[in-house]
Amino acid sequence: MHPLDTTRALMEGTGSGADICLRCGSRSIGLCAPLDAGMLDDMAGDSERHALDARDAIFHQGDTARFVYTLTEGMARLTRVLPDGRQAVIGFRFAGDTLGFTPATEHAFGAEMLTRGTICRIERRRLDTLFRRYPLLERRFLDLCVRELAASQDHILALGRFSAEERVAAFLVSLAEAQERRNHAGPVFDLPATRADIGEFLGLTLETVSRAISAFRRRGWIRLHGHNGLELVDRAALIGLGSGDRPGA
Amino acid sequence: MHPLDTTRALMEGTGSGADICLRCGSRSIGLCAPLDAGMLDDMAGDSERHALDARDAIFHQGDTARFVYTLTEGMARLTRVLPDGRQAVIGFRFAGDTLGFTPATEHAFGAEMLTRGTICRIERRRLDTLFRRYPLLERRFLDLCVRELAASQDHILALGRFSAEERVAAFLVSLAEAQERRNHAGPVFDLPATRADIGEFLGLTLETVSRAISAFRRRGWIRLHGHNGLELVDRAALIGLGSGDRPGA
DNA sequence: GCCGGCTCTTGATGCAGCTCAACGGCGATT
DNA sequence: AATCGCCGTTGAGCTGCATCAAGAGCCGGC
Repeated sequence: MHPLDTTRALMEGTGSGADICLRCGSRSIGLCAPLDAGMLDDMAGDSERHALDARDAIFHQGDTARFVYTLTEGMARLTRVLPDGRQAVIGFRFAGDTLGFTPATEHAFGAEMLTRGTICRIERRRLDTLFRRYPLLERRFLDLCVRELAASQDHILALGRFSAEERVAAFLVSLAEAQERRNHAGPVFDLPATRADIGEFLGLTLETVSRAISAFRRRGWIRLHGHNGLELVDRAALIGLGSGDRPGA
Repeated sequence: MHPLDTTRALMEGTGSGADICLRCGSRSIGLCAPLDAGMLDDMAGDSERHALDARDAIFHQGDTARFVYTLTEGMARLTRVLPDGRQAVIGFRFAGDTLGFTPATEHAFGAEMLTRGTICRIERRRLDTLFRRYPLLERRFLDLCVRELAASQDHILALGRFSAEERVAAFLVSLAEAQERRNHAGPVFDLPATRADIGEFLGLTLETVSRAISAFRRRGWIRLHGHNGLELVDRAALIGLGSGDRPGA
C-alpha cells in the first residue's frame, strides 16, 4: 500500500457528494457532502464566504478558534512555528478540505493561502448548534478526523523512515492524486508550493528538494511546465520509490 | 510551549473522571470518564477484559477492526510496517488510553504490549449502538481524536525539525509527564521501551538513542536505576533542549 | 554455577543531506 | 526596457547521524 494512501482515503471520503453549499455557491466537498437539504439551508444561513489572495493568512497560530473553515477554491498550507523561529509546514489543503476544527480555544497552527482562492467559514458555536440538531454532521467530522489522523501517521512514517528522494517522490504522487480526485483533467498538475514549502513539509532543505526534483527530471520521470506545472511521465517509478518498499532495505 | 504539550492536553482531557468501569474494575480514564451511570452499565455489559503479557499483540496491522480497546493497565506501543520490512513505532499508549478506534475496516497499525497489563475491549458495532443512544460518547471520541491529531502534529514537528538529542529529551520529559498525570509518585519513572523502540519512534537508530541518554547521564541531567528506572534530575535542562527553542537556530 | 541470548554501551568509519555560496530565470514595478 | 526581488539550480565542503563492530552487563534456563 502506498504510505500516503490514507490521504487519498480521506479525500475520497469527502468527494462523493454533488450538493451545493447554498451560500458559498461552490461544489461542496467538505462539510456539506452527505447532508440533507434542511441542514444545508441551516449551514448556508450561518456561513460567510471570503475571497483571499495568495499568501493571505486564513488564521494564525494562537488565534482564538472562533471559526471553522472550508477551503472552497485554491490551495493552502498549514504551518507551525517553534519558539526559536524554526518553522514547519504540517500539511497542505485543497479545495473542499475543512480547516481549523478544534475543541481547543486556540488554533495550534496557522493556515495561509498558496494561491488565490475562497474560503467559507462558520462560527464554531453555530456549528455546535448544528451538531445538536444533526448528529450525522458530528459523525462526519469524527470520520474526517480519524482519517486525517491516519494521514498524519503516514507522514510520521515518511519523516522517520524515508530518504530525501523517497519523501519527494511520495509527495509528488500524492499531490497529483489529490488533484485527480478533484476532477483535474490532463497530465499537467499544479505545484503552487515553493521548494522551501515542500522542504518544510518533508523535513528537508529547499536545496535537497530541488536536487531530488532535478534528479527525477534527468531520469525522465517528471517534466516541469513553466513554474507551476508538473507532469508525471513515469508515475510507476515515483510510486516505487515513494511507497517504502526499497529493495534490499 | 513544549512541543509535546498537546500529548499532555490529550491525557489531561481524559484523566478527570473518577468513574469506575464496572466490568473492568479499573479506574477508567479513557472511554468511560464523563459518562453517566446508565451508559457505564451499558458499556460494562458489552465489554470484555483480557490480561496480556509483555510482547503480546493486542491487534495486528491489517486485522479487521472488530473491536475498540481501552488499555487499563500497562504500556503498549503502536507500530507500522512498510512493504520492505522497515518498521516504525508511531506512538506509545498508557493505562487509560483508547486504542484501535477507526472508521476503516482494517487496523492501519498494530499494537503490542511492552509490559504485562490488561485491556478492555468492546465490539465496534456495539459502540456504534452506544453512540446512537448516548451522543455525548461520540462527542467524547471526537475530542479525543482531535487532540490526538494535535499530538501527531507535534511529533511531525519533532521528526522534521529536531536534532537527535532534542528528540530524546522531549521524549523523556513527555514520558515522565504521562506517568505523573497517572498519579505516579516518586522521582523514578518506568522506561519499559527499549532503545530500539525509542529509536523507531523518534526516527533514530538505537545507538544514537543510547548515546543521547549517555550524554544526559554524563551531564547529570538524568539517572538510571536498574534497567527500567529513569530519574529526571535536571528536568529544566531536558525541557530546554526538547522544547524547540534552540538558542541561535 | 555456567551458558546463551538479549540489551546496552562505546568506538571507528562513511555518507546523506545540511550549509554556504554563486548564478540564472522570471515576473512585477515603474 | 531597465531594475529589483524572489525562486530555482548547481557546486563544494562539512557534519550529524547511520553503519559496522566489539565487548560488557543482565537474566533465565539448565
